[in-house]
Amino acid sequence: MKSKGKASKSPRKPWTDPDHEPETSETSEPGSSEQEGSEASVRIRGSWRGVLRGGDRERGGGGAARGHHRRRRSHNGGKERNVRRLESNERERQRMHKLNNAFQALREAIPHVRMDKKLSKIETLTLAENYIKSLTTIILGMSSTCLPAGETATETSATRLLQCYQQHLEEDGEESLSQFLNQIHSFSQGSEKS
DNA sequence: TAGGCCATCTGGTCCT
DNA sequence: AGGACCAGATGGCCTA
Repeated sequence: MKSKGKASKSPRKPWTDPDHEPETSETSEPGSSEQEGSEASVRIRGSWRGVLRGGDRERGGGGAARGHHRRRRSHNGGKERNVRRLESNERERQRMHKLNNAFQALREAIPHVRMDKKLSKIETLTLAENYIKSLTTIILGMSSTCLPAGETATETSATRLLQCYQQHLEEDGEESLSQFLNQIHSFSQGSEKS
């Protein structure tokens, strides 16, 4: 889904096989396709890439950032490569959609003041971090009376809390979250009685 | 109009 | 070998 209620975003102009000279008059104008579905096959036309990207970008991407020197893969058949690239694009879109869904779930999970305005990704992550820290502080505050002697609601305790959760996660899977929260709940109730 | 944010494309690298 | 992951590049939309 597009954010900010904007109209359908024009997709990037597609890459095409440089070996296959396209019929240049057939270059479809971008902007008609929606992000869902695989419209990719429709977009196999027009040699945009050379113009848009100056042909060869001597850049590293992820690999260069990690200190590796990138090399081009040997190109097999142009048509086959084209198909692979389009399939890869589709998978990447799906991956990014999943990522965005996760961001949306996170947005809905954390309270924020300006509900009318959609949180950006960086805002979402920052708020989530603060929210987790706040909840941790509250939990540790509730349970501080039950902590071992001499131990207070410090980062050490927060680490213990995290370790406990991770242990449950490994042992019981995702179900463990509710169990863990139940334990904390009863834990805090016990601390209230004492 | 500039800047922020975003979706998408792309190709190299990592992982299974 | 092929898919997942990653990060740079690019262009569109929106807001101040």
